[in-house]
Amino acid sequence: MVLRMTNQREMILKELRASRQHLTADELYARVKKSMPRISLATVYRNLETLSAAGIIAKLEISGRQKRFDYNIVEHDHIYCLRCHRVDNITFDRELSGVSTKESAGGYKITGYRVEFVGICPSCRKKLEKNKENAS
Amino acid sequence: MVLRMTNQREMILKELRASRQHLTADELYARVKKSMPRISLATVYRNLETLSAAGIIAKLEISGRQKRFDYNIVEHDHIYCLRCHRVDNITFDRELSGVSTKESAGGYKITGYRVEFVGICPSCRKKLEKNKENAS
DNA sequence: CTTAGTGCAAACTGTTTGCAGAGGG
DNA sequence: CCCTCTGCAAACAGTTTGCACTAAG
Repeated sequence: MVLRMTNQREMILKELRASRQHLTADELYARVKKSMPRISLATVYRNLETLSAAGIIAKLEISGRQKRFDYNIVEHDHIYCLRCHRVDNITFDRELSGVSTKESAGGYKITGYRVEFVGICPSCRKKLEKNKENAS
Repeated sequence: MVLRMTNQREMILKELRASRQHLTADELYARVKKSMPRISLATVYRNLETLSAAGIIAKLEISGRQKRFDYNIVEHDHIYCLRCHRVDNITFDRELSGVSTKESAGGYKITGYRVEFVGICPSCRKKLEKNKENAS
């Protein structure tokens, strides 16, 4: 199983990295399609799967119905906009008092954890403020 | 919009509570069907939606393709078995050093966060150990 | 050349919805 | 009696897969 670097794969990777965002398969498909109109959505799905299995990108385990993919494979956490559903990176002092040392809870062997913040992103905050003004 | 307590709704709620687990719609459907063979999956979905909107149960925002529902509505976190995908409650000192006080990050207004532990549940640990013995 | 990767369409999984009829309050 | 809820089937969204063809190495 040698990994080939096809034009499609290269373009998908390039677009994901260039976006600096956490795109879904179909968002990425829309972007790649601009320069490769004949690419199929299935190819995007297959490549995202292959690339994340190879550790070149990361698959996000996160709220929402659609999977998202991350150009950044270094461990970090995410923040999720309740209004527009975009996902951004967040870095903070990743310390949970007490738990990281407790190696098992309820008989579980803990292998890791994710923290997912939820909130309102800057651009949605602006929109909400504008609405408030109009309403008053 | 008055909430009626139908037989179906009552049974769904009873089964979810009795399970002491975090079931998916179709797991719950399978259980309820035993005593109500004519119930439809759509009814289960609709009731889980209604009950969680009413705050009687909680809808989990968690990894995995299927939604899960929680009989326990008090805020707490979850641990997820990598092997069998079951979800259990976990309680710990919910303090993230520094972050809870920082009211915005990257311009986001943070409204909350969830912590999701991942690991191997007790019964899968046993199975894995058994496999190891057999392999050796 | 060999075999991983592609495009297409069709299948599949989980969830939602329109509708006519049932039954809770 | 009203109007929420039900069962059914059909629609839907996101993702995966079988197949014959293409192209990377």
